[in-house]
Amino acid sequence: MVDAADTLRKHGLPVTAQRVAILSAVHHHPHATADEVAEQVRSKLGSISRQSVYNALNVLTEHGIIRRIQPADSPARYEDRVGDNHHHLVCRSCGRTEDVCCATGHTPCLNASEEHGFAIDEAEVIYWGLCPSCRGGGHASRPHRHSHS
Amino acid sequence: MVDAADTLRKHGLPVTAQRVAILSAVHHHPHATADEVAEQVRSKLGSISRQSVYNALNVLTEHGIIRRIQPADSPARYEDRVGDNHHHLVCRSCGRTEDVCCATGHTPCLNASEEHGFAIDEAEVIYWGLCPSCRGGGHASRPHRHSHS
DNA sequence: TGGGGGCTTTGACAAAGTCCAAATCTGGAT
DNA sequence: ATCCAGATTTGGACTTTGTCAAAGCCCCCA
Ligand SMILES: [Mn+2]
Ligand SMILES: [Mn+2]
Ligand SMILES: [Zn+2]
Ligand SMILES: [Zn+2]
Repeated sequence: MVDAADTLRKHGLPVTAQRVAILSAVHHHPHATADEVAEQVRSKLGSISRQSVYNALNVLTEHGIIRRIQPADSPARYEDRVGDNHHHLVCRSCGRTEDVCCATGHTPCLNASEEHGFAIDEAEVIYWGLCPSCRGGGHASRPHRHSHS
Repeated sequence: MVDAADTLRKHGLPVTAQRVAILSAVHHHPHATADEVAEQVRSKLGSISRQSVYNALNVLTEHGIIRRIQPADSPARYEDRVGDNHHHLVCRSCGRTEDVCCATGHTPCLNASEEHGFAIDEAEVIYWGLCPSCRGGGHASRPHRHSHS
């Protein structure tokens, strides 16, 4: 529960209002996109440039303070929860994203059956499906991204 | 081994020179991007519009004739090999993509530890690492995408 | 008080796709 | 072999998600 400014200082990063607001936004809105973060920050600071949002999200990611996930057909999403090797469950219809603790303990399947000589450092897992509201009743409550004519 | 035109007819799709060329290109260049497919097709047909490449790749994908994979920081890639639940090993540096048979048999980890009420239909796994040429010697042989200053 | 270095802002630019309307082609039926 | 309705292909504009680069700000320090 350390405060955002402290986290920045701890990593030797200059503390700015924008960074503090961005880091807090990510903390309070797990798996938010850059746009969603920008909106949150604007409601706190009044305004912020798009570039500053990307700058901060990038620098925070590079320092391991936050993590970036990039599911297919979605802009990148960011989260606070790092270093615990968890995975994600994503709704094909509305994009809702939930955390899933790694089923097989730490670094799941980190040994692929055939490694082709690669030096593997991460096994990324994404579970795809339909969330309760998107599959129930046939009437979804949020905008859909795939139509399946 | 069936021929591209037959595959199209088998699925009730009108056979066009573009589709045949695109399906063949995907068959002979596994994990190719739309652009790479377009280049291959141009070398056979002389020319093809960007939109036709996307149209065909989309319709082929919807019919399950090919599969689309979308690793982070890469345009979508397409492949012939469908219905065998295999995964991918991607080089963080050059994007080289290799097939990996599912380590845990069929539909690996298709049961996430917490399902959050979702109806899960797929567990996508991507192994990230460095391919032999990108990690060896320090001098890569193909264009890198990440710089890690 | 005068520099510097790092941030932030602006605005241009790029990559990967989609949308649309017009022109062309396919497949099935004469 | 010929026709036609419906599907496909095209070219070009447009969208989304980000990055690049130059200029302006800010704050710390001598
Ligand atoms: Mn998460
Ligand atoms: Mn494959
Ligand atoms: Zn949903
Ligand atoms: Zn490589």
